[in-house]
Parts: sequence; C-alpha cells; structure tokens
Amino acid sequence: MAKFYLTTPLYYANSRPHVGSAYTTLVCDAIARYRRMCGDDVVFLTGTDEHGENIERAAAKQAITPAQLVERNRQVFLDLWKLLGIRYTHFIRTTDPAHVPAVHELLTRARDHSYVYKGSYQGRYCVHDNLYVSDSTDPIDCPTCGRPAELMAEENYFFKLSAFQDRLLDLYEKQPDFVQPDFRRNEVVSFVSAGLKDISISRRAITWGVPWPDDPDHVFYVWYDALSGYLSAIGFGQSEGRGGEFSRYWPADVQMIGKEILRFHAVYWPAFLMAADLPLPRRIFAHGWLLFEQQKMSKSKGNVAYCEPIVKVIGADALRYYLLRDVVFGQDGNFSRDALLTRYNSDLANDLGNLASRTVTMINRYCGGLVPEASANGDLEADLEMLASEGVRSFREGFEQFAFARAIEAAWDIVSRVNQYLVETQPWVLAADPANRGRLDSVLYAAAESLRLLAVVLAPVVPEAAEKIWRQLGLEGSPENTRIDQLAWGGLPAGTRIGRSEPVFPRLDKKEAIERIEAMENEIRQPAPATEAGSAAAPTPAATPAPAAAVPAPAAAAFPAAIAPRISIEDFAKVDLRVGQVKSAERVAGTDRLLKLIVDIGTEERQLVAGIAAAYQPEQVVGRKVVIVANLEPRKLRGVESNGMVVAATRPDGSPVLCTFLEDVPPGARLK
RNA sequence: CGCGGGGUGGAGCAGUCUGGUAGCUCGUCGGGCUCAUAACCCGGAGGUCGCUGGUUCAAAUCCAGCCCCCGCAACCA
Repeated sequence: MAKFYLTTPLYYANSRPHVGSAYTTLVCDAIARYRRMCGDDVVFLTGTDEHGENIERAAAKQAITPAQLVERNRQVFLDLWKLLGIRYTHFIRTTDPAHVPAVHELLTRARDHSYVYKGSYQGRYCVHDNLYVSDSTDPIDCPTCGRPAELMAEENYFFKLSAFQDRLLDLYEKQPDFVQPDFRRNEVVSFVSAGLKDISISRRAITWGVPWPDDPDHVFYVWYDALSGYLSAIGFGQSEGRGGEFSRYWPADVQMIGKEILRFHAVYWPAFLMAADLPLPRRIFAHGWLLFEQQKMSKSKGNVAYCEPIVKVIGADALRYYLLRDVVFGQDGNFSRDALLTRYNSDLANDLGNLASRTVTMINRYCGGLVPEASANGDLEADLEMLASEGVRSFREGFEQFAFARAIEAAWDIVSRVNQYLVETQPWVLAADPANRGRLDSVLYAAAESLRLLAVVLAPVVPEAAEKIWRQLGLEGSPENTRIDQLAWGGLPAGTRIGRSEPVFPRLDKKEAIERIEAMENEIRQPAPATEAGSAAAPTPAATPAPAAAVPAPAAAAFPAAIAPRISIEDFAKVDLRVGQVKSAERVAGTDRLLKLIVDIGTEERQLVAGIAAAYQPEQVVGRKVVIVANLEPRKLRGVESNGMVVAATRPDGSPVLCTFLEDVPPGARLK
C-alpha cells in the first residue's frame, strides 16, 4: 500500500480562522479523501503554531498566560475542522512536548555540518512594545505604537542559508514540480538567484518558544520551530521514531500552503532539511488567496467571511463544493456569497439533488422500490455508459493535477447528460404501457448506476451528500470505502431495495440565506475577547510572518471596531482639534497615498502630511475646511515633516473621507 | 526601472505553455416536458478575446511596445 503524507501549514494560533484559513485545509481534506479512495495509506497533518511574541503579547493583553490563550484558540480550530468535516489524521501543536526533541534533532544535525553559528543580529526593535519590528537596519516606525523603532543588535544563532543557493537552484531545476504552480517556482528561482543571506533562527527577548538546547537565554525563532512541526508530527526526534512512523511517511508527498508563505517553504525549509541530511518533500504547492468581492479580506476592512455561518445555513458540503468548483486552484479566487448561493441552487440543488430525487422517486413508483435489471439496453445506454466512464476518468485526471474546478466540471458533464437522457427516454411515458417494461427498467437502471458513480467520484468533494445519495440508492457501506481508481459501470446490483427520496440539497431562497449568513457573521465580529484577541492590536511585522494560510490582520481594526474604553473630559481636552483651511496641496513625490498640505489654522500655517492621496486629488482639497489635530508631536513621513493630523473617517474599504463643515467656520476655531 | 496577478458576450471565469471553428456557469428571450427540489430539456440573442505593431498561410494563443485594474511592499500622526 502506497503511503501519502499531506500537510497543511501550521496555523498561527493568535486569532480565529476565517474562510481563507479554512480554504487550504479544506482542499487538503478533499485530496486526503481522494487518496484514501485510491487505496493509499494517508497521513493528513494539520496543526497550530503556538509560539512567538505575538501570542505572548495577545495573552498579556487579556491577562492570561500564553498557554491559556493558545489552548483556547486551538479549540476554535478544532471545532471548525470538525464542523467542516475535516478528517485529518494528525494534529501537531508546536507546544507539544514531543515537538521539542524534533527541533533539537534538526538543529543538532545542522550543527554537525557547521551550518549554524553564533552571530550578531541587527534589526529594528521597539523598546516600548518589546517588539522585533524589522530585520533590516533601515529606519522604521513601530507598527503598534508608531514610535521610531530603535536600532538594536543582539547575539543570535544564525543558519547559513547562503550556503544553499546553488543546491536550491539545482533542486528547482532538476525537480521542476518541487514548487507548484510554475509561476510560483519562477518567483522562487528569481528570489534565490538574487542571493541569499543567512537568517537568524533564535531570539533572546522572547521567552515563549522552544528553548535553545544549550543556551537558556535563547528560544527558536518562528520558522525553524514552526516548520519542524512537519517532522515532529510523525515522530522525528523521538526514540524509535514512534514505531517507524517517521521513516515510513517522510518525506511529505504534498505540502499545501498559501502563497504568502511560499518563500519559507520553498527556500528556508528545503535548506533546513538539506542541512540535516533529510529527504525533501516531493512537492510544495502554493495556492492563491480568496478575495472578498474583489478585495482582499482583512479584519480592518470588516469584510472577513467566516465559515461557521455558511456551514450552519447551507452546510459544509456547499462551502466545500463552492470553493473547489468556483476558484481556479492556484490563482487568486473570488469569494462571494451571491455566487455561493447561486452555485448551491443551480449546481447542487437543481442539477445533482434533483437528479437523485427524480431517479429515486421513479424507481420507487415504477419498479416497486427495487433497482431494476438492465435487460433491454440500446444505443442510448451504451452512450451514457461511455460518457459516464469518460467523465470519471476525466474527473480523476483533473483531481490528480489539483485542477479541482475542471474535475468537478467533468462530473457535472455526467449529471447533465443523465438529466438530458431522462428527458430523451421519458421513463414516465414508458411506465404507462406494460409493453415497455424492459426499456423502462434499462433506463432507470442507467440513471441509478450513473448516480452511484457520481456518489463515489464526488465523495471527496461533498462527502455528506455522497453518503446520502448512496443510502438512497440502498447501497451498503459508504462511497468512501469504494475504490475510486477501480470504479466501473455496472456495480449497482439489480434487486437492491432503494431508500426514500429526500432532498439532498434543499433549494434555498438566496436573499434570505445571505441575510441569515450575514447576520451570524456580524455576531462573530462583535467583540469576542476569547478569540479576537490577536486581531485587536497585534500586528504582524515583517520580521514575524505568521505561518498561516491566509494573511493575518493588519495593524489597527478600523472598521467595524469595538468602542474604545471610556476617557474623562480632561483626557479629551488634551486633544487640540482646530478648524483649518487647506492653502495648498501636492503629492509627496514617489508615494501613492501621501499629500503634503499647507493648512491655515488661524494663528499660523502648518505643513502636514496626510495619507489621503488615494481618495483625493490635490486640487480637490485646496480651499477646503478640515479638522486638524493641532497638538500632535511632529513626525517625518517619507522625509517630509508633518506637523499635525487631518481628521478623516474611514470607509469599510479603508478609503478616507475628510471631515468638513456645512456651515461657515473661521480657521483656528477649536472643536470641543 | 521594487515583487506579483489580471484585462475574453450583462456578471463571474476557462482557454494562452503545446497557434488553426471562442467555451463554461449565471443572467436574459422563446419553446418543450410534467418523473423531479417552480426543478429538468431544447433553441435564440449577445464577444473586432485592453491598445498598437510584428512573426505566420493562420494569433485570444508567439514576439515587442504601450494603456488600464488589483494585491504585496514602502510612506496612511
């Protein structure tokens, strides 16, 4: 029996997963189910990355320990996977005690080959927030508090990534499908060709992490820790390798990731493994992102779609089907509730569900509920059989290339053909005359047998529905226990007592369903400290990319957000808001968003820089009365001094809307 | 010259690597059927495949240049 080891990324456990996070997992689940149905011995790993300063900070904010936070969030993932019917076999958390020896073993092997050394790390660090802001020494402001991050240096352990440039390029060339899709590989090749710098793999100021084996001042930093999870999950570094599990399943056959973590998986990861003399995964597949109505999903835009409401309203199968069918796998895809419901109604309810319903009903009515014998087959049946077999073949071909949309289309060719076939043969007319008994039996057998093939083929995509169809056909066992690679026409035994016809996918009122989904989503977005912790304030600076399927939230949640804590009138009085009139405006050269404004605030003219250029042309703002925060500390933006701030509201899409007045007010008037 | 994706009937997308009747879903218009979840089936209308030039017997597809949109990154005090 062939083994098949498949992994999702280990999701960063600092907030709750949304549709994007679930996408990777769901795709992997479909692949895992498919491989099982091909007879493979499948290990399907998912898990959570639970270390790092973001988690430390999120926990501190809620006054709980990191361990408590992570336990809580992990549970949200587990619940969601359950809801979505994800049948993973292994779940690794990087705080699992068994994970530590794996990281240490990987390190020991790399050290044995002198790929690890102690060096001086230089970067930008925010002393106020205790946050590593950037690995570069270029000046940058802290994304959390906005104050300039300080240049810092500390002793770190480094991994000699630079030593692997040639071997990596060689790998991409000799094993072209190591990184897929092709255009992603090209990206990786050009990145590596440009030269690799050694990377720091430890930190001193972080305590929530895997301890460095012989240096208590250090913990492992992000990737060396997180990526090792793919090894520790199957027993690497443990005595006996957990009964030989590691040697049986490693290397991974497919490692599925989102495009944002491509570099870490396609460059760092193979280098780490090479350094330890371990075999490399066979394939890294980076898929695209789900955009929401053409925009990137992000918490600050308030447009994140969550899975739970969708599943509760239309079912996990519908979501699975929609994501696999409507998104061209690999590219960025669009997520739209409207399209989801349209797909549900037209493909699942009208085409497939209705086909099952009419077929089962007719067998019940015309054949006494027993699958008839195909005794009088003609050309139409031969054609249908051929088309169905071709459809199954083409489905498998698509699925094996991860071209899920194409595979599902092939299955729907069968669905359409059978619906068409029923109209052509008109079994309800045949049933009117006993002389047509033989034809009628053949027709209904052909329809039922087509449904059986469909149930098997679609089991990886819509497991619950496949199961229902299977039962309605009166079959024993389950479609998932049927070998998809040996699937052939004629497997439905005549005489089988079929079940009652029940809608597999009840038709839904689109508008009403969308409203229900949105209402439930809004509930989730209400401040829910237990799970929203990480998103509220913890940004993800460049230095600590979270190994999650979809990008983490950007800095501040602008919309919709919880109301900030109450302040006193004295606190408010500290903010000096003034009416100002824009005298001149010009773009700050080389920027997309910044306008340099000269504003008359009555007593003086101020120069300030506003990030509104995406929404306002300079000539649109000249002469306008605006509201200025007049007593902010000056700050330089792109080298231009900004002496105050223009007040603007933020639309859900993030664009700014200037605050202005309907009545006339002289510049300098104070707001209170 | 920062990195990447994309511009194909009203909407959303395939097709581009491997040139050769432009395809799918939804929508729309007309017809058919009544077994079925007001579902199913048939037919029609609707596209100079972003623009320009080149290669070719032949270009959505290959080459060059240009325009526009969208992410990421850097600058939203």
